[in-house]
Amino acid sequence: MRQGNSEGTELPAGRPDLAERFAYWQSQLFDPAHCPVRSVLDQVGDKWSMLILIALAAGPRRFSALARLLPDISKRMLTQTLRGLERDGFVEREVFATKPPSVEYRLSDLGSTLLDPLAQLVRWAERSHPAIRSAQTRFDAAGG
Amino acid sequence: MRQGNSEGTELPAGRPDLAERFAYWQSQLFDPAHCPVRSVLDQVGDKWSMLILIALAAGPRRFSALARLLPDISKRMLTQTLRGLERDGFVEREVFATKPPSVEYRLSDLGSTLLDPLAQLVRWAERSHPAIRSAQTRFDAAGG
DNA sequence: CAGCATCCGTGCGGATACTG
DNA sequence: CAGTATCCGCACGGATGCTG
Repeated sequence: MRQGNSEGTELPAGRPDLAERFAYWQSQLFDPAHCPVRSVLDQVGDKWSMLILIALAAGPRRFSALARLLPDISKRMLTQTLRGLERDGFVEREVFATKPPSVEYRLSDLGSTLLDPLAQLVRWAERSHPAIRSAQTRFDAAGG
Repeated sequence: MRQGNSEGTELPAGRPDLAERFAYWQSQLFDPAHCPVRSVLDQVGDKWSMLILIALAAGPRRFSALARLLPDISKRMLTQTLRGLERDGFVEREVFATKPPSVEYRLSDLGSTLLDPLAQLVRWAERSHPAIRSAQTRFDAAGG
């Protein structure tokens, strides 16, 4: 079926595989159980998840260490986001019964597998950043 | 510097390149001008941008066609998201002076370059979905 | 130290009605 | 057809204070 479209009015233009996936998600009414863009990206796409995962890419970190790494995060959001990442199985939480207690967070095996596609996206973002900025400038100047 | 850490307490565990980028962003206080996670991912990470980009991966679509492809999007959000994507230079908007007028949206060259890293992320999400679900079930069962 | 509880403002995004 | 305008609920997320 790949490369086997029979006629030219409909269009395998840019990324046929993504288009086929999209058609499937649509047939499932974008039910998060079948649409990864809805189920996964919504969670990881929040304000802090990606930055925390990247912060943990260098190795395990304690709660307060993470708080220092993210200068402008509140304890509330750090806790909440870590809980979400733990629930999804991306990070593991280990409590040390010291006094006062300390808690260490580390990437799980599953979480580590996210680093590769995430790094690709980050590299794309860095490469594209100049083009995006100039596009924004042009758009705003045109009175968009 | 790669692989050249001198001692064992600090740790190039998972993804050193991401960790190095993170240190740079941090030194810039995560200013969106230097941190792509903040500047780019925040925009594309909203509720509809990724789905619209994927919908356009199959080829140009008119406004109402897009609205049909995304069953539960409002005209308001479709317009607003398309404007954002156009402002960033990811999609191009062409108006045909028919009566009534029709407007076509297509991926720009820049927008097309996003499809590859995006497809990687989607494939990861699909692969990981079962593991995520079971992790969530375990977490919730444990009384998290 | 590592949270949890509470209060609260803002903005994202939905619903509806109107226009060129 | 392809929007714009307006209203509004609600969830995300920040600030502060308290606890084991």
